[in-house]
Amino acid sequence: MSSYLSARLDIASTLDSGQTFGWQKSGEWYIGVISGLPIKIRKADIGIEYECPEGQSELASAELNTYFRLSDNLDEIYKTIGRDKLVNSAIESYNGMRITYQDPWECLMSFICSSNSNIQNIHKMVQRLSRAFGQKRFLGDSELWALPTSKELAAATEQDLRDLRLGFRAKYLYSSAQLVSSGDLNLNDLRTSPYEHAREILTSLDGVGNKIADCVMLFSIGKLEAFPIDRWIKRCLTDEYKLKSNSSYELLSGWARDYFGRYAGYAQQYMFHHYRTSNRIAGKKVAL
DNA sequence: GTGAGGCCTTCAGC
DNA sequence: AGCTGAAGGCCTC
Repeated sequence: MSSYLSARLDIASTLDSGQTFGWQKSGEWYIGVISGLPIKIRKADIGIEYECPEGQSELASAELNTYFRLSDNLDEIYKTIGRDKLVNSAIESYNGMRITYQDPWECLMSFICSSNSNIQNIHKMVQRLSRAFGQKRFLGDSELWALPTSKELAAATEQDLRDLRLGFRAKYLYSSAQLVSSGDLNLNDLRTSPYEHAREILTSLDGVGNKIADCVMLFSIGKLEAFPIDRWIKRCLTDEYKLKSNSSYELLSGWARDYFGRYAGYAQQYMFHHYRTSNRIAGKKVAL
């Protein structure tokens, strides 16, 4: 049975812009698991259409509202970050793209996998992890797997993770799974910590540097000022904003927070998706 | 503090 | 077919 949610949400750009790696596409539907609840969504005339297990419609609606941060005021955000032609053009192209509010462990797991990889491959790694250690769910005639919890993944050995073709990331994911599942690190607590403190905790994890920490903080901890800088964003900052290419991560992200303000993370996501998509379409090959 | 090299695996391009 | 380079980085030296 279908339900509808009136919301300003561009599902495609939100879920295809490298924030999440657990959703599966089936035709125009996106299928995933939020807080253990299997759910599928697609674009509707006004807002979105969704399906979920019977009797869970209201719960699903609340979960979607949280996951896609639908309470964020996009007009205010656009006004704040819309400092120049580049960002405004990205906003125009992807109006309705949201920053997600994922489960912090799922987000950390995904971005540990992202290291020196590409979006397509990250999806596959997360999918293999889910099938091997996550719980199977059903929704209508589709079956899907939730991402493994830290406890579920803690049962895996480092070799298990290597066998899932995670490569050098296996060691990092293994140690984080142990730390989080044991309760020695409570990622959810970071949601009430200041940005700087959360950054220190996250970068203390093996295999987590500034970039991955910023991704986790932006996409799951609720730090909208986090401004992850990967090779694309760095190219954008040096080519379009004329910042020096030998600038440190610290300097570049500090500049971005000053320039874009407290919603710098939104600016980053629009820039990233826009810059990457337009370069891909143009077929440009650029070495950083 | 800063920089070069190596790393697992996959995939596109030649 | 086999090779090369790159992919939303990070660690070691």
